Amino acid sequence: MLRISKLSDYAVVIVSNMVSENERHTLDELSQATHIPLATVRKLLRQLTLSGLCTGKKGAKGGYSLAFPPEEISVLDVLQAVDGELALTQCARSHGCDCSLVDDCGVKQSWQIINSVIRDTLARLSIADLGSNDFDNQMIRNRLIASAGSVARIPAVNHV
Amino acid sequence: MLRISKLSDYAVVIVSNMVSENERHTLDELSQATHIPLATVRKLLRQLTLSGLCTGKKGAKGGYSLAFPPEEISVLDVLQAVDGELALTQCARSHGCDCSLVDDCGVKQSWQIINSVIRDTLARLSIADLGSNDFDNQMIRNRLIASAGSVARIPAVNHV
DNA sequence: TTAAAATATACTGATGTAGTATATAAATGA
DNA sequence: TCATTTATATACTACATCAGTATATTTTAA
Repeated sequence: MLRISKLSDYAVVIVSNMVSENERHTLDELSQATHIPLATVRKLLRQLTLSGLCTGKKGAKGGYSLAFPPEEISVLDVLQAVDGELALTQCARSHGCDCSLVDDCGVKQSWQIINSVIRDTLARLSIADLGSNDFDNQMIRNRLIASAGSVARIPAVNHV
Repeated sequence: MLRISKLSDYAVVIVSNMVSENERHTLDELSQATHIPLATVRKLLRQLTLSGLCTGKKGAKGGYSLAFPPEEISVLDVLQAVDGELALTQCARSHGCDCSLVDDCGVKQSWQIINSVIRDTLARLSIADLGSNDFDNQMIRNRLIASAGSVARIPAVNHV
């Protein structure tokens, strides 16, 4: 159904709640702010930290913070931190297709291009954009358009 | 991981193999052409027929054919026939969000817009496009761009 | 009337998701 | 130095969905 997992959806919500600068956020804080169970928040923050998007500090007065300004963290970054590489089909994965169909199944190239368009749309959208109340303003919309356009102009797409 | 199901991927491959006009395709034929198991092809054709994309004729000399010219069947049509409504998150579903988070989770609107962009990208791409060897030509690429652009210009997106 | 072919339904195993529990390590402050 | 706070790490279970398969029934053409 082309659905992202609940967990990566949660992750986006959590990261959106960490945009305040220089602040450390404890798991308890984030759990209460987002209404996501503590154990789940814990699991997600671990993955976000492993992938380098967040940093954690132990002990009293510890907590998590974003490793980069929210403008530099894309929605794609968060999704891929939790769920791995974004690939609509096996054919669209960067490390190749191992599906059981014939080598040239006729739609392989198509999926790869569709995948690039979608991936770039998500890559162009930052966490800062999501937090802003004027998400639907023209500037951000234009960026999404630019995203699709740039992909379409590039013959070989080599995003990870 | 934002992956479409194998079955809907198969469905796209199968429908792509039915583009030849006025021809009826038996399940056996399609199974052999695509290397997808017969029972699976059978299941998928049932769904495609139920959703109105294909028509089946029983008996000897029977078989399946597309209900519309391939130019009028979008990739989105096929995906949704098999997997139901395309929705990245619960928040993006047309019949509302029943997630356990707070009503205004802050990213809801964002997901809805992202979802529209992706949905429209897939809606603009026809089965005929996939079959063509010049899929990556400028005309089709332009259509994908136009897709994202049109969504961004429309304030309220009300595609199903 | 026989064979071809779609239609319809039901069943099973595998996979992955979501959620939870628990133990350990590190840092702070008293 | 000790107790508390907080992250880190791992493991486990229930559940849902997906993918694949089997089988019986209906319709049509020859």
